[in-house]
Amino acid sequence: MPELPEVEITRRGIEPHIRGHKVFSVISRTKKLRWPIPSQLNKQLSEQIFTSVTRRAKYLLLNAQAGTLIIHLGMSGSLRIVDNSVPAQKHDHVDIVFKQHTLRLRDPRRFGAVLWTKKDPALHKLLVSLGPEPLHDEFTAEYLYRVSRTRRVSVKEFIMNSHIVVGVGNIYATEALFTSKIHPLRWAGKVSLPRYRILVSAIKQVLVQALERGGTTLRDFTHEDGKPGYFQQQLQVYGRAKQPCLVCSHPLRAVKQGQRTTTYCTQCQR
DNA sequence: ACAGTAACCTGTTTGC
DNA sequence: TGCAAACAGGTTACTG
Repeated sequence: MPELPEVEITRRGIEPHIRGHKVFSVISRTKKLRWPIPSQLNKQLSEQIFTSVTRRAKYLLLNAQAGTLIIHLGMSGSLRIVDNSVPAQKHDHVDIVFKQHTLRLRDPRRFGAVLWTKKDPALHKLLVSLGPEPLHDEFTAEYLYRVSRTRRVSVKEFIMNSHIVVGVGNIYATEALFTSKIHPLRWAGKVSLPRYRILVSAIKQVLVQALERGGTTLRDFTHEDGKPGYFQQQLQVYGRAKQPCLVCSHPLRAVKQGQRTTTYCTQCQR
């Protein structure tokens, strides 16, 4: 499912169908995803008009007058705009119903979240201590270098830590480290400033390219209109364990880091 | 504050 | 072919 580009593409896709539209009703078919779905959503959202759809990290924020609906897609979530006549399927957990169309959340693994907050969503417990957005100017090599000096965690786990920087998931962390020629198991505190400059550029570049190509489609990610993304064709190391490195032809190695697979080149990455 | 691990859940792929 | 194990795009919570 979704890494940052996929979430942003989803945001852009649904926004025109949400902003300025009045909610007719909310239907929950599931009690909880990662956390309980607020039981009063229908009462809280009915008759509300959404004023905007924004994003912080991988959280989508549907802003209304009375509060904000926070949606996270987890590992397998997707949002679609469907006509109100389209019947819900097995893993369709929540519908936000408008006059003629519905925003439908599907999430087979149920690692996603639907939350409601009446305050500034930036102050919500889950959002308040997040690191900078990777595509914003405050995400710099100097920042990463400064906050990493005492850290013995691997650089790969470090850049995937949302308290350090948000939105860098397993695919793009793996790809950015490969193009930066940095060994994913290296301690974050032992990466030099010049190499963090290369890494920060690589992270920004891979995310922008994925956005431009419409995201990476693996299994179940599709756009809100059902069309796939095309970034998968660009992947150089992710999912290519044992296959030859595209730079030096040495077979790529896979290791586990914090339950996630990292694929890298033992020759190119140091 | 930091590091390491388990947990949440279902569908698909892999290996015997 | 069948079955069980392994694996999957994320992130928090808990333990030491």
